[in-house]
Amino acid sequence: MIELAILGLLKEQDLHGYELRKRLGELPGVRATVVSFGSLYPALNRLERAGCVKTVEAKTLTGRPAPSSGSLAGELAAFRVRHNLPRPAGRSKKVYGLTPVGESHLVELLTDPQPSDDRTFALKVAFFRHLDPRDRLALLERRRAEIQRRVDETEHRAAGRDRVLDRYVRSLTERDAASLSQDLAWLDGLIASERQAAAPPQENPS
Amino acid sequence: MIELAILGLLKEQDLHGYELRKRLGELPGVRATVVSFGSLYPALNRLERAGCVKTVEAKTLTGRPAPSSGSLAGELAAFRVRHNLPRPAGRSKKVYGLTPVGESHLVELLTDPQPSDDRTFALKVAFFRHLDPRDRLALLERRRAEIQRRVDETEHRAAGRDRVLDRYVRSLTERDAASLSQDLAWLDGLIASERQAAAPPQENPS
DNA sequence: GGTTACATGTAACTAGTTACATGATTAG
DNA sequence: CTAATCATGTAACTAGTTACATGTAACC
Repeated sequence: MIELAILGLLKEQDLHGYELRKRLGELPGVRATVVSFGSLYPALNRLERAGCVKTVEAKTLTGRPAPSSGSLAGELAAFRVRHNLPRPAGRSKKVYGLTPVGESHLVELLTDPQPSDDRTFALKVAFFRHLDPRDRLALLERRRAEIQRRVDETEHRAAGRDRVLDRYVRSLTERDAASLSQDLAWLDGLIASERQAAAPPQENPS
Repeated sequence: MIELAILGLLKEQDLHGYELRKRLGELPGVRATVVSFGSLYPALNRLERAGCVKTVEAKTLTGRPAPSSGSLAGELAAFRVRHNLPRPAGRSKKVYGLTPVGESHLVELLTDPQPSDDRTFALKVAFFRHLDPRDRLALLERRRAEIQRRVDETEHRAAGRDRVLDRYVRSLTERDAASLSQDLAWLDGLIASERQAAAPPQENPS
């Protein structure tokens, strides 16, 4: 999960750990995607040892490091520089970038055929632009089959039901079914638009 | 999570580990609630040491143990007994039951005010019948506030958005919002019916 | 000059998983 | 007699968490 998140975010832009975490928190993934620093920093070190990421620069905080993250830090630092204020060799900010190994690992993670959990799936979709339409379609269809399997399972259970269900369990079951069918509809929408994109140079072949 | 599941299921009926797992898998909890034996059995032993559950009987498989779980095992075992077939001291099936300590621990877990994750929340609702309407209402309202907080957060992010969003991230965000508002509506339904149940002896107090 | 936000990291812990080991019972 | 299912358990691993430790920079 966390490695996919890191690689996917770095693919777009070089970032340091702290900023990475902030971006991750902004990604919409079925209910909250933030991770703790206690898992983020070790993951970055792991990925560096594995050759997937490398330190691009280890600037002090005054070096205009993170490209406009919406915070004002960069602007204020620039002001400081223009006025020749002291830059007291601050603690370094480690900015990471994706290596070629990291790029191919990202694609591996994104195209890995085994079913992802909800969070990982949401992350994969968030990084869809790094995949070609064929792979996007494959992932969406695997997901659709998985969700459909859950629906069938629930229906099968409902059919073989002998005893009366508790009112609250019934309510949960209905909510589950509603959420599942909403998800199915969402997937169908994405699949349809992917199909359109995957087969665009089709003239009418009559 | 797993301890709540065990206590909640045992509250209704004495069960052994294997059957417990099957029942757990039948509970509707936001996407799949099955647990592995590798976490179930140690959890049962933990709960036994803590005095929350105790072994009710350690029958061999032929003793008509689990009360009609939908399987045919019981019937066939009974047939065996009627015909005086050998009962070769089989490996024991440990049937667990809830102790008073376990009952009060279950209530503690169910009324614990700190926000539950999705799975745990679903489990709590599944065991709602063991709670009085006041506690049910409290849990539902805390949950509603939590979901509303997520909605607000998303909207706040959308408002302060300066750069254009990726098409797929946008789609994820919309799906998230749809799922959140569906959940909110579901909660409102439950809350309304709980309110009605909590204040029934109200004559028109004009 | 103190509080808040930025920034990186480690150690201990949590809550589960998979893979393995073992054996009984049922069904064909 | 053999395969599938029932049944209980352990050991090693996974993927995260919280709490702690440390220090810088910005804000008022």
